[in-house]
Amino acid sequence: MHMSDCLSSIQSPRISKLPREFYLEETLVVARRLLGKLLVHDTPEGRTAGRIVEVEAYQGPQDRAAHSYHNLRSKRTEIMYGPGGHAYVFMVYGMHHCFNIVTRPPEYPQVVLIRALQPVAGLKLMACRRGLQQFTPAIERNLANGPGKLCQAMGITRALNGEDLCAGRLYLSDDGIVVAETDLCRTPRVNIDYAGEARDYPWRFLVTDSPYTSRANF
DNA sequence: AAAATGATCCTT
DNA sequence: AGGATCATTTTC
Repeated sequence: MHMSDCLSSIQSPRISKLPREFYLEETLVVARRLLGKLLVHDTPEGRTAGRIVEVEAYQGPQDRAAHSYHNLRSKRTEIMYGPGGHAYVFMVYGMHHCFNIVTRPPEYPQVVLIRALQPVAGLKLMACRRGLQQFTPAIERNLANGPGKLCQAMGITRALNGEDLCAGRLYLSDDGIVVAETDLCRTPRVNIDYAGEARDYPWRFLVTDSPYTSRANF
């Protein structure tokens, strides 16, 4: 039996959720630890899940690339000012969603952007949501290799902004797979050329040899 | 009230 | 290299 079969057949909350404390640490620490974790979404259509292979840290007031730069507080950014372990979902370029995980205690408006997943469960549903006609192995790496694509594949929209990842049907899980220090790399973040100095901060984390990362900046 | 701007993706 | 497309933010 394959891993994907196991995950998709178990619809009860048998998969344990990462606890609140996981999300309250330093944002760069959380970002690095998120590599290898499973992102799971249980919906009426079924379960989809993917292993995180690429993330970016956004570190609040001091970070010109962050939406919370200079402590900008608005209806959109409000969720970032709450406790870690909640979803921050926003729309970019009028057509794509980005899924972020709030980190740290309240009043530290920092997040980790999830940029790419290795599909693990519900691959057919993912392909369907992505508008891909037939599912082929070749298409697997094209399901969630980018922040907008993974939101589409996982069924994540702004309706999930503010969701508690420790309580609901969208959550993170650890299935024991470890990404070793030697298996990851760091680069500057993607598409933030406007951010001055912050443009060069190495706050993007990738699983080096994963074929499921976005191909941006290579 | 109007203009500018994207933490993207897909096609040329 | 450029277009799609719109919520949010900034500027007038």
